Amino acid sequence: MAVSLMDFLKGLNAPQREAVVHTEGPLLILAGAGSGKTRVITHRIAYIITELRVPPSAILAVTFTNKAAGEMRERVHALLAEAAPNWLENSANPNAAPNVATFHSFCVRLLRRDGDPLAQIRPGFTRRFTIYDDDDQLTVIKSGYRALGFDEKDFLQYRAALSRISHAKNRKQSPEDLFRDATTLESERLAALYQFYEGALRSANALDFDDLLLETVRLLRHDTATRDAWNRRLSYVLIDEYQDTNRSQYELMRLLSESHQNVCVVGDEDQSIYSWRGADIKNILDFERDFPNAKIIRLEQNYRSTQNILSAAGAVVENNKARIGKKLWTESAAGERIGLYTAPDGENEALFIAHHIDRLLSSHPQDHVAVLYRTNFQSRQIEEALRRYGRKYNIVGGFSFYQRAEIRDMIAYLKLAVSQADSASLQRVINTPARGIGRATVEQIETLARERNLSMWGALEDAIEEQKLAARAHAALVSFRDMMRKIAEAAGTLPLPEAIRFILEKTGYRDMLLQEKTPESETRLENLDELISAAAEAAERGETIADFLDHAALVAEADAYDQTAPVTLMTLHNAKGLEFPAVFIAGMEQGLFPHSRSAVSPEALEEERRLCYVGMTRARKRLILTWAKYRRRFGGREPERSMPSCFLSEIPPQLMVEIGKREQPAELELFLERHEVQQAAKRNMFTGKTVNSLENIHQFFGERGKSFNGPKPPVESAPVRPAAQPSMPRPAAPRPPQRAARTGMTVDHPKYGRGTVVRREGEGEDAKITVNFPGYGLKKLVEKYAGLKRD
DNA sequence: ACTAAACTATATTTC
DNA sequence: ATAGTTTAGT
Repeated sequence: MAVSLMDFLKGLNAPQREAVVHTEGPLLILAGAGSGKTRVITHRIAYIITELRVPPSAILAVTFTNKAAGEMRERVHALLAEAAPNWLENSANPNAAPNVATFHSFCVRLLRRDGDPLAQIRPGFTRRFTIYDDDDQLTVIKSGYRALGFDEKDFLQYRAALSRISHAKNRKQSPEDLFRDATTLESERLAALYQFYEGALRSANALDFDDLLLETVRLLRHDTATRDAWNRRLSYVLIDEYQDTNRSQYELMRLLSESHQNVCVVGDEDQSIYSWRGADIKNILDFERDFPNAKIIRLEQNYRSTQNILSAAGAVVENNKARIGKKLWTESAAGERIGLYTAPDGENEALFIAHHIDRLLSSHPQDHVAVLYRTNFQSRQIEEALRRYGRKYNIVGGFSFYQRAEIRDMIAYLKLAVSQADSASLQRVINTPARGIGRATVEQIETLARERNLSMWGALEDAIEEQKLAARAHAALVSFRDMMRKIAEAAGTLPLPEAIRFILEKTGYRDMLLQEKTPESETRLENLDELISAAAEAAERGETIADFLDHAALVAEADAYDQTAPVTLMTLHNAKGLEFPAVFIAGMEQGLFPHSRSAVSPEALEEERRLCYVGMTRARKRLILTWAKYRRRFGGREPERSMPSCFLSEIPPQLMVEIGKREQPAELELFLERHEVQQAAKRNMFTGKTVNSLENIHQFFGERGKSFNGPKPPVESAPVRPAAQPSMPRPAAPRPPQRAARTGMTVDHPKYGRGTVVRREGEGEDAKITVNFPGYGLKKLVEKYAGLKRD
């Protein structure tokens, strides 16, 4: 007989153990940061499976990201393998994995499988619905503005309008409700736009992210049979990050646990950071009221951070009113004090961080460091600084591959091929590459679609049949229509990668890029090759085009993050649930963090404070906070004066130490070096952008292997590049004139190492060359300043 | 009528 | 810095 799981439970502390074995009835686990929450959840799942003999498929665990879901699945499996190998072997079900999903992926799966009855209350709905992501939503909003004659200048900005509509939807207000309550011109317009938006989604048989949840809830309410089936199917429901659930997620939880009430929610009210997305902190604050027989367990022992970090973070969040209140404690030593660095400006701040990381990783090469910031734009300077130090970094969010035009274009072609009603995708690809269908023509089709209540594809077909357009436009439309028909056929018959290849050829997309012959176009081609190979892998795993598209829509930024990278840059929001030995939080300034938009209400400020708490508690051993006295907003404008973040003054001074002060001899060196780095950097300044991120793409698609309910295929993390060269960039000495570098030549750059020249522009002194450096991507360099050596 | 090149306004956080 | 928009050119 194998080691019993009960033995494993001995490794847990008393409340943790209690949380594992209290399986029946509603349970709220208030899990402070670093209190071993994931351990509890995984043990609990394993316990239910082995001790209560519940089939894994009867357990649903909902996590916040796909990555967290994958990890959880993996850890449960490892636990079972160790604690109950016999169970695993004897299990009749080879898919011995519980359902672990995000709310969104769970809903997609439910709707694709059992969604038919939804058609009764959502006319036109079929299980082959399309998912409209952020970009598609904006396309619809823009069409709405055109159709209704609105202008961003005298009405809401697109994004603001979208968020207002989303809020109305989540409050279950219909466009008619909004009309009825409209008192101002703006609210009337919003109602009209909302009506247009809903109409557009329905006629495209599309669901946006809100709909995935809302419509699942509506389906379960409406159709008793489906609801009963799911209540029978699932006997235990577990929800992680409960503090960030919104209304419809709450309702979904209740509907799914209606008959058994075995619902376990895990959360921490101090880490609720998504109210702007509709998360309702009341869900966790009112759990006791919602479930009068609920058991509440507090996990208050922190196993992650040092005493100093914990005390400092606790002191900050204590200023909040909206909390249940708990006191985290730790057995860890006090540890280092929290570092505070005051930079003269943003560039210096970034260089300080890079320098510090460089030193840290030189002495502790195994450590992982995170740099956290409030807004994505802050990443640029830090990235640049890290590159100057030759440190590799991983960046989560901001510009990731699925925002890349070429990937989005291909996805849009596929979506349109699968569902011709998908008008947002049609608008994206109708003239990409340019094929003589300009704005005027598109608008005419849009109008026709509106008049006849058709999708744009339907309107396009009508326009052709009825010869509604001038000869030139007509011909262009005919050839687009015929091409799309062939593509749709190909998508229906060819294997996924072949279908993508077919699209690339048939649309002339590949030719367009081949003709461009710029470094950018070459990178795009490479990205597309990578997409094809990712598609091939997906096809091998048995994914259909529809599966592939679902994943593309549902996989989030945080899912593509590589944990093995030594340095990770991300927003504070993305850092939720992660931990690092060393953490930097940059931009601790009034107006930036807390963000100026939070000044509107005390509640908003409290959320910023929770965000600060989340950030600080990511750190295990070392936490360094930085701010800049002057910061430049936008391109080249003059820097603006800033004030230190109010959160800094909430940290007890005795827990902090200022670093970078002149009296510390070690830091003198920093300033000298900094000056050196700046000089070197100025000489090495490159224009142009980094466009190479093949690794990101690969990684992103690697994630998709984790199917919802199946065994997890081995996932290789993307290769981490060889250890960074520890060199500081030397100030470039004046160089003897060199013979010009030609295309194809291999050159050696003092910082980026060896690379291949891919392009040369201009003559003589001013010649600019573009070089592809493996690991850094394409760099545009002024040859005479670049300090290149030829091999 | 469409495309490419100049111009200008701009950046919370994201499933 | 860059995405989105206007304008001039084919």
